Parts: sequence; C-alpha cells; structure tokens
Amino acid sequence: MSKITIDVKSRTPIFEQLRHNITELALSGILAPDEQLPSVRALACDLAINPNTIQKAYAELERDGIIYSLPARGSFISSDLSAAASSAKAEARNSVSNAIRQAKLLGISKEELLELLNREWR
Amino acid sequence: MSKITIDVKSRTPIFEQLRHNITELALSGILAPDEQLPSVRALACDLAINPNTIQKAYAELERDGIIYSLPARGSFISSDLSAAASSAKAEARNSVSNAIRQAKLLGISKEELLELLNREWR
DNA sequence: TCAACTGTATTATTCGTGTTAGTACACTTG
DNA sequence: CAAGTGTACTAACACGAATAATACAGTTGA
Repeated sequence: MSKITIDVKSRTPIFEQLRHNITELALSGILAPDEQLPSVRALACDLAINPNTIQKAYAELERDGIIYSLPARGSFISSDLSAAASSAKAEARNSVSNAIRQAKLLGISKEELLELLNREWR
Repeated sequence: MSKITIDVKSRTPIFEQLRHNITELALSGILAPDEQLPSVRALACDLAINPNTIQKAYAELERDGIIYSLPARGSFISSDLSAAASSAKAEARNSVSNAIRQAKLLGISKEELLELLNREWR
C-alpha cells in the first residue's frame, strides 16, 4: 500500500503526476525529511509503469530540491524543504487569486466566495 | 486587431486555447449574442494556423452551446448562454474550492486568503 | 566475499495526439 | 456567377511521453 498513486488515463503525463504527488506528500509532512523513497525499480513495479518514467520524475524532484539521491543508496526526502515550501505557497496563492478573478468575471459574488472560504475551515 | 489571441508555444493545445478564449469572450459579454465570429478560413489566416484547428475549436464550442453554425452562413455567438454560464460558474466555484484547499494544506492562513479575496474587490 | 540491490546513463522503438496539408462538396450572397 | 461560408475526409508530419533492453559503478547485508 504505497502512498503514491497514478492515473494512467489522465491527460497529465505520469512523470508530472509523480512530481506533483510526491511534492505534496513531502510538503505536507506525510513523508518525513530524510525518509527513504521507494527505489526506482520497486516503484515502477508497484505502479506497473516503466522505471525510466520514475527516474525522470525523481530527477525533476531533485532539481526542485524536494528530494536528494545517493547513487547506490537510494532517494530521500530533502531535510530542508523551506525553499520548496515557500515557492509552493507562492504558487498556491497565485492559483487562489486566479480562481477568484475568474469567478468574479463570471459574476459570482464576493459573499458566495467568502462562504466557500468558510466551508473549508470546519 | 482580433479579440482572439493564441500562444503557439503554450503546452495547452491551440484548439483548447481557442475554446477557452472564445467562451470567455462570450460569457463576459465582450462578444454579443448572435454576433458573427470570424470565418474558419479568415481566423486561420489571421492567427497563422491551420483552418482544421479552428474548425475543431468551433465544433467543440457548438457542442458546448457557446456558438451555433449555419452552413454557408457563418458561426455566431449563441443567443441563450444561460446553460453555459451556469456550468462555467459551477466549474469556477470548484476551482476556487480546490485552490483554497490546496492553500490550506500548505499552511496558508484563512486570514491571508481573505486578504486575497478583498484585494480583487477594489 | 558476493549476490542483490541502488541510482544513473544510453539507445532505439512505439504510441498517441495535435497540427498541417490538400482537396472536395453543398450552400448562400452580393 | 464568382467569392465566400461551414463541413467532411484522408494523408502526412511533429513532438513528447512512455516503453524496452542493457549497461555501469557503487553500496549493503548475509
């Protein structure tokens, strides 16, 4: 029972799903810092996809500072996620603003959006 | 000077951009009901893309009830956009909720999101 | 020691889909 | 009646994602 799941029928590439998926698990603390990730081959076998695809996702995650890889040792969650966390927050704030702007454009009232905001806090 | 613009370097398909673009112009009232759209060939020439791509976008827009096409006449904005408007609103509400949920997950406070909401209303 | 595992690298191939190209038909319009 | 309209069709191309098959150097635990 891995915490990592994939939808092969999605239009977003598998390696992108992996990147987003693991990033979320890391930043939310579900995967602890320095915790070891499944090996490239093991995860590929588990998800029934090609190891190269896992490798590609891991490479991008390392480039983003989410994980670090030690040859012949394994891949692990970064011990310092502060940089990744802040950029993720910035991105999230941007998504909220864009969604709100779009909603306003369609004539949705400020009060209704406020209700949506309250709904998530209970 | 067309109101319709395209970014050929974007990763989202051109026909999707067209669909989203024209939908927005229609629902925001920038394009009036029963107003005639550029012809398939004219818009293709204007945007320097293939007529088939325009045709594909127009076909989807007609399927979505955003426009209607009369053979040998042209394509026009639908006179009744209420159905499309309400489904667009539902989609927008969903986007806002998702964005808020993601922001909350990353530890962004309710107050900060409230500030983002207020910012769009001035 | 050594078999089994690790990340990493490389090359070739397959596959899906967006896009282009070219042509054609039936119809309306000035 | 020429020019323009939506629509349809087939073929080809382009690009990226994903697969397949190896290979190498290093670590690790029995």
